[in-house]
Amino acid sequence: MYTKFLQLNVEKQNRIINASLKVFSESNYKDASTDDIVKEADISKGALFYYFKNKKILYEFIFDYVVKYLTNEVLNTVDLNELDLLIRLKQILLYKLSILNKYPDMIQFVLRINHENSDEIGFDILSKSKEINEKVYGILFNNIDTSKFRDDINIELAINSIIWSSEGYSNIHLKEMKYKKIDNSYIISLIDQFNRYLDLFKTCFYKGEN
Amino acid sequence: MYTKFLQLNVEKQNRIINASLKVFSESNYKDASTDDIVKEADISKGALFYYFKNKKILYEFIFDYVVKYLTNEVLNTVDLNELDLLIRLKQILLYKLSILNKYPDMIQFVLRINHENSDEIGFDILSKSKEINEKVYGILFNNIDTSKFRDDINIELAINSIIWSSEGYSNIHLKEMKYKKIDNSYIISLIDQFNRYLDLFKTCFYKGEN
Amino acid sequence: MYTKFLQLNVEKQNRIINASLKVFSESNYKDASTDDIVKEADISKGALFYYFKNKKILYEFIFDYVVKYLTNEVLNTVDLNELDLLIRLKQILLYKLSILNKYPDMIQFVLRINHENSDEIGFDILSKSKEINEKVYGILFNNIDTSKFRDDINIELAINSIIWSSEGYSNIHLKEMKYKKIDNSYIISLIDQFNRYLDLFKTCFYKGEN
Amino acid sequence: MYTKFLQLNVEKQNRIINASLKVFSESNYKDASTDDIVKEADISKGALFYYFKNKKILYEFIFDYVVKYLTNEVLNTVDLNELDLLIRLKQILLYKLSILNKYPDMIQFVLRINHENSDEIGFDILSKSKEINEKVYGILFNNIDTSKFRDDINIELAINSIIWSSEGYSNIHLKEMKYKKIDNSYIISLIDQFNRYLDLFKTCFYKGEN
DNA sequence: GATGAATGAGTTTTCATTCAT
DNA sequence: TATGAATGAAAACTCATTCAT
Repeated sequence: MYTKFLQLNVEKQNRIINASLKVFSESNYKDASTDDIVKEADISKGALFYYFKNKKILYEFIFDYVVKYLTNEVLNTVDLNELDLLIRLKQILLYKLSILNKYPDMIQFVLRINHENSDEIGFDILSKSKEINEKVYGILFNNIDTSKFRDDINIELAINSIIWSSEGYSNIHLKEMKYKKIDNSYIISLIDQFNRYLDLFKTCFYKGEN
Repeated sequence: MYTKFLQLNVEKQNRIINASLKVFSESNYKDASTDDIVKEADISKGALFYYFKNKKILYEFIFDYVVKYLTNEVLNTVDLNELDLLIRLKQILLYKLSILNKYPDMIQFVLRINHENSDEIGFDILSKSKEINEKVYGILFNNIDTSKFRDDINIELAINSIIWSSEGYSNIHLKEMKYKKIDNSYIISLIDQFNRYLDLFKTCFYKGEN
Repeated sequence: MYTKFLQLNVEKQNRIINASLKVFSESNYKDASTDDIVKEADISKGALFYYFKNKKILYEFIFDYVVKYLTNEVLNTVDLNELDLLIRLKQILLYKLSILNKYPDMIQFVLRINHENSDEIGFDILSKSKEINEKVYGILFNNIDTSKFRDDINIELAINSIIWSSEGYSNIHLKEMKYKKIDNSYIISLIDQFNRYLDLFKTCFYKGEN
Repeated sequence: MYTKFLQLNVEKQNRIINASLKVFSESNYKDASTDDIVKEADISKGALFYYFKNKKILYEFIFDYVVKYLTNEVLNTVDLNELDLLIRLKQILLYKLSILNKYPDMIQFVLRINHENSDEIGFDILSKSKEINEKVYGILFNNIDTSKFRDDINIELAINSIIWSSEGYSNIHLKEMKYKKIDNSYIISLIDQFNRYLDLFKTCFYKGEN
């Protein structure tokens, strides 16, 4: 499939992956210009189409690469033996920060997927992405220790609520980070602030003794 | 600016607004075809460009129209004298449902805004939309009665948390509604379920006596 | 189908038809450049694609136009009540000369058809052209008066033989005429010479008394 | 000119000639892909352009090779001491069948020549091919025994007529053979049928006593 | 000598915008 | 005012040819 591309040295592969991620994250599939990709990757027009038969194949490769990277990284970063929801949410925040650090455009790329038109892309990207999403959420939030929650509340609703809050928080700050210089002190304050939310959740949703 | 357009009779204006909303909500700015808009609005190609100098000006008009409609409607639907956060959130849910009912494409149009490319659109749509967003959030959540919240928690964090949860809930279900037939019983169960979340928040974040 | 094109004034239609015929007769379908066609027809690039959705549709139109023109003209020029093969062959030669006069590239276009690749053209041009060919040959040579032929020969073979000879003669001279100035005296000598062949056939294949 | 190529061992030369013949006979000059040629010949892209400076030079070489082969073979297959036109025509048919047998693509290659565009090929292929054609026709039909023909006809016209008929016959059947399985019985019936034409010509064009 | 990855000019097609009527 | 035919710049993709190894 992508044999020609995979025979390239890793540095060039990465240049092309990053250029594609950048361009595909800035515009949707159809608007994303292969001209921009080759300029950004500093390769010739012909080269791109030598490595990937056409734009669709390139997009598909990038999509699969992102899926593989994200699912691999989640298993590396998140400790599934840790059953406490709040600790896990902190791990997930760190996971997102690490992605943002390594591939600044990848999260934006993922967020755009829901707005793509499957007709043009040529495979059912929405259902594929939904499927992956459900699988990942299943892994991340399936085996949560529910014994820590208060007895007088519906635990399922509480878990959803905490997850949505956590995502609300990270969405806002991850968006900001695209345009700001990210330094360590910023990250530290980000995590500090997140911890305060976790404390809130513990106080409100967990049993008193926790 | 849009003098030519505003001199048209209201019926024709509406035809053009609805056609634009439909086409701009189905595709992003650049893919949205002025051909489709004129066909949908049943006017000639030249007419569109007579009323609006170019596609950008048209988009800007539609954007402003949406902003005005949404901010007007929020003041009509949401009772700013009601200071209880949870009751207000319920009103906001009803507000969103009413928009979805009247302009099925408007919410989709709004959701697409974050993925538009400001370079193409020609004005800084993202910051404009962010600004509006902040203003609306200001109005909606500024004068919340904080006395109902537990004394042992940070109330600002609690409010954010509840808002994010509420949005998490509505995002999921509003997306679904694009593809499902919406009937009354569906709406009722949606609100019922939302009430259960509100009960949860009351139990966890409010003082015991409430 | 070609509504937009058919609404043009006849002069412009003809310019486009002639330009297409010229370019499609000089190169095969894939090599024939739409750029050359628009330059030759003196229209803009966009115009061609406004009249015809794409190159295939244009080719198909030209193909059908040629078929219609040739079959119409054959009925106008050839008298099907005249059952004598030799007289009919003379009419057919005149028919070919008239086509060459009106559409100098049309015959070349037709000859190229057998070398086209149906995959690219998108409809089975070879079988379509074969079918038309058989139909036309059927009309032209079906009701020949066989009573004039000598009794000691196979009449079917004789007819084929005369037709092939006649085509051999016209092929050679029609090809030449593409590159020479055609004037009346040339045409007259061409027909004179052809008459000498017809006399030969009469002497050799017909009964003595004819 | 083709020094580099001619230094190759014969087996490799043949692989390249056959591959080129195949590809150039399937498509016209410009569509014929050098990629396909190197794949078919199982050599590298660079090699082809090492042996032949460019595609034009390669085509010219193949063209000359075909000319040389066909003119050599005609002298081997056709007995120029046999002065009877009809016998010679039978030899020519056998000659064509033998070419078709040895190089199935060569005749197709030759037939395509008339439809090539000299501008692209870079030498005046049409006039070159016309010249060769005339030379070969000269050799084949120059020293025909005219004494066998009837006295009351123009012998030159009669000879042309017989040649055109013969070519009409073989053109039709050689085309067919591209798509049909060729077996011996088919060839025998082909020749039988041809003999019936030759008998016709003898009856009609030759003096009674022959 | 031989390889095959890389190049970039050239091709078809789209679509916002203009302008003669 | 309103029309819709006409424009042409831009985009994806191809392929003969080159050149470092």
